[in-house]
Amino acid sequence: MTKKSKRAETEKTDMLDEEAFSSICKALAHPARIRIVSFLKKMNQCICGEIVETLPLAQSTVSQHLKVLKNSGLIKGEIEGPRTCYCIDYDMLEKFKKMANKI
Amino acid sequence: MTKKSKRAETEKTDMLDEEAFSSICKALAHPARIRIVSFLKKMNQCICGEIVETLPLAQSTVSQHLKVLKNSGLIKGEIEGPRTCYCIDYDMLEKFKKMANKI
DNA sequence: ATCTTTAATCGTTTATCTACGATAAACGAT
DNA sequence: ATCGTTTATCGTAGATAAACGATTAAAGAT
Repeated sequence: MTKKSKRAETEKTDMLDEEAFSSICKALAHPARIRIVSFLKKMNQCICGEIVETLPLAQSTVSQHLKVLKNSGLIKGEIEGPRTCYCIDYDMLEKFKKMANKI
Repeated sequence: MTKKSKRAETEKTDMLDEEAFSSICKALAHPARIRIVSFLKKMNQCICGEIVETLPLAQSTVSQHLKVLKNSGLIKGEIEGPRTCYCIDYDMLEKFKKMANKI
């Protein structure tokens, strides 16, 4: 490895990827989505309907929020017949925390 | 202190305030604002014009981003004659990190 | 008093977000 | 094959965000 590429490596690990970090922040930039993440953490995993019950929002709205969280990579959703079972993606959550601590 | 209020206290410290956390996330939900915060951290403090120079954005746009960050409490701005000197509010930044680690 | 510099605000356009009801899709059960 | 349940998507309305140029405000310099 050249000196230059080594420094580039170091910079890469030290540096915060603004796009990556801001995009996760954006996914968390709504109280309902924070509540969803907290609830999923507490429940370990659960289906959409259970999440809908805990929020004062229409099912379609909750589904949209879940989509935003899923697109950010913070949660995963697995289709099980007519239901979808959601859970936290802890890898991504840890990545977020690491980036948050770097800022 | 009653048992109940003690538990309320504990819950309060353990619990994440969704509104507070999501509102800071919202302030950080744009790459330009992440870059501003990073730059301010590196520079310790600097005037608006220096920040404008580092970004590919119009002065008015940068000013708007600074306003968002200031409203979130993450940065402070002090007027010094015709200039404004900005710096990080480390209390708020630490608060954010604490909240991020709780999620 | 006028000029210059610096930063905030205004006004506008375009894009994105939030919320909802309605509808569609998927699938198990009957 | 039809029904009921569950969730995603569509369509829409209103609100908020992002970007810019133009203008205003503040204050030091001439």
